[in-house]
Amino acid sequence: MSIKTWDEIRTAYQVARLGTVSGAADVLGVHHATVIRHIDALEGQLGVKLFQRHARGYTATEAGTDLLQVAQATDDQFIQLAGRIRGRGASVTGELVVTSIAMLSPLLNPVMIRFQRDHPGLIVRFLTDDRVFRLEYGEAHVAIRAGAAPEGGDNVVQPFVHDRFALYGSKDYLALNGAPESDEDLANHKFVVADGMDSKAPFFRWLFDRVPQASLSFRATDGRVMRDAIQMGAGLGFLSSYEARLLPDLVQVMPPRPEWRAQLWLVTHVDLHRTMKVQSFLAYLKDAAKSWPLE
Amino acid sequence: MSIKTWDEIRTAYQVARLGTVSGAADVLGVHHATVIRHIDALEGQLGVKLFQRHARGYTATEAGTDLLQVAQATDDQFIQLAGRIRGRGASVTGELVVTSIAMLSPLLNPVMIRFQRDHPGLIVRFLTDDRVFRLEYGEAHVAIRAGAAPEGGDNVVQPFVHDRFALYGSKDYLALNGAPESDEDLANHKFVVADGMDSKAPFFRWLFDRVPQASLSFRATDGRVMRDAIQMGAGLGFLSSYEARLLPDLVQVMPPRPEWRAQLWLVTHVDLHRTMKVQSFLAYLKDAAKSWPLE
DNA sequence: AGGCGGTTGTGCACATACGCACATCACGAA
DNA sequence: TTCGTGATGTGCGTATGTGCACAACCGCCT
Repeated sequence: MSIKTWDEIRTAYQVARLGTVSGAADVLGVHHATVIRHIDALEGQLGVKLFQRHARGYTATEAGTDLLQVAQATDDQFIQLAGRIRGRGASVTGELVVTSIAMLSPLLNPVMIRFQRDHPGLIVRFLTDDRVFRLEYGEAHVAIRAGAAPEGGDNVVQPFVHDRFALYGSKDYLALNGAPESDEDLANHKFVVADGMDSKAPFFRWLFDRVPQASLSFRATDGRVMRDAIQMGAGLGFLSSYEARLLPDLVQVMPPRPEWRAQLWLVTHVDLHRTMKVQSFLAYLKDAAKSWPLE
Repeated sequence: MSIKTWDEIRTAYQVARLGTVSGAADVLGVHHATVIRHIDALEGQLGVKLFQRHARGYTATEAGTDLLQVAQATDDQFIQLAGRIRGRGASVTGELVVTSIAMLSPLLNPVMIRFQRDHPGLIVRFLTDDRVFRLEYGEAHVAIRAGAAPEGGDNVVQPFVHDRFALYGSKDYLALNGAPESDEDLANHKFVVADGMDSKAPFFRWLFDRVPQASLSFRATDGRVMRDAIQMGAGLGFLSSYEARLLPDLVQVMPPRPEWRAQLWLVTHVDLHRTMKVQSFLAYLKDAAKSWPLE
């Protein structure tokens, strides 16, 4: 059987170290009667006397000195541990795990790179996957989500920026099919869209209301595939105007509209939200967003 | 500032190890509400979240896994410590510290040697000094004292054997002075005695009553010095009959008398008296005493 | 010798921390 | 969907452990 409580070991440690019950009581901030009772209880559990009692104090037996050695090391370990943990909350070290959709990487990558550069020793992990990473399970520190406001869970979610979308086509496509003259003309074109009608993206819902199903000729699940398809002339498609500026051979056939905007959300788990690391990264994000040509 | 209580670390350790509050509560033998309160208190002290709470349990943050590592090592250390200490009470290892007067070493040495031989790894320390070693301060496990029954302190004292004393002289001395014919004839001889009139030894008090001070011509404080003086013919003197049998050139001029006997006492500190090591050594002593030609 | 400071040890009253019961929530299976 | 299981979280009454006051003891210094 193991030890019932670690505190009695701690008490015995102080007694062995200081040699007196009173001294140990002072250090521990308890009454000396408590110290005596702890020692008695511990000796009772172990079946061995840890100290020899006399009027000048307690002197450790062999078992007591053995405990002293072990508990001394433990005390040091715990002090260092507490220092590390307390410091960890106030400084930014270790890992910063960010999760989002891959489509946002052109926006997020510069921020993460700068954050890492300003915090040497920090490791940045940017996780993108089909499934949503669950902050509740500690899979990530901060998530940048798109769409409707994420709810539920112990997450603190705050609105971020609006990702501005416009309609693009490749030069090849436009040379063959021309550009749509008006909203009504869209029905005569082909489109690259997300697979499935359940997409919550506002520009897709806007599009689905105006063109027949047959016009949605290229459907994919991955954002990168869709982007490549648009570039290769598979059809017109919506892209973040910020992203599209970096891509060659793309022509903006319709400028951004407010109703196409996608709200981005910053979401962090409540347990991690107050840490310096997360707060600092959020500040970097918001600061970078000011110079983003999105709104 | 250090940690307030080690038990909360222990609780957090089990939670980090098992992943659930309920599991930790089972292992620790407490209610799960207690576990939650411990975690909350510890996190409050550290100012950092150790766990992320979700419906499936607690998953450790970086700080939590750090604590897990440290506390895991601590748990192992304490388990080993408890094993050592518990075993120490039931087995005989480490040191056995015996204190007595040097005069008894001919009797005690064989016992200690046999005890050490039967308990490999044990270190026997036989302390003899002018001052009495204080068992209360843990200076020795068992003391063999001579004279009046030792009292006071938290010592358990039990009567041991009677050391049988006789009067001896060297062949040289007897060739020069002859042997005393009767008790009254003692006044015509020289004696080797302990320095100071305050000796409590019964044979000395008996002698002091029968011979003039001037007869006590050689006085020493050390038993070995007295023995050597008798051997070298400085005068007659009392020796343990057991010891004298081993010495050459000594003649017993008066056989042992009951009133010369010195009571020996076995005294151990109450805190150590119940340990296997002490009990075992006491058994060796009593067993060896049966074959001593003392009574 | 005798008082003094510091120690251990103990009975009693109380506050802190515990266990209990219940509420709530999430996930999975039927 | 609905039910069931197993998890976390909380209010409340109680018991365990704590602090307090005092006693007894020892060593030291005057």
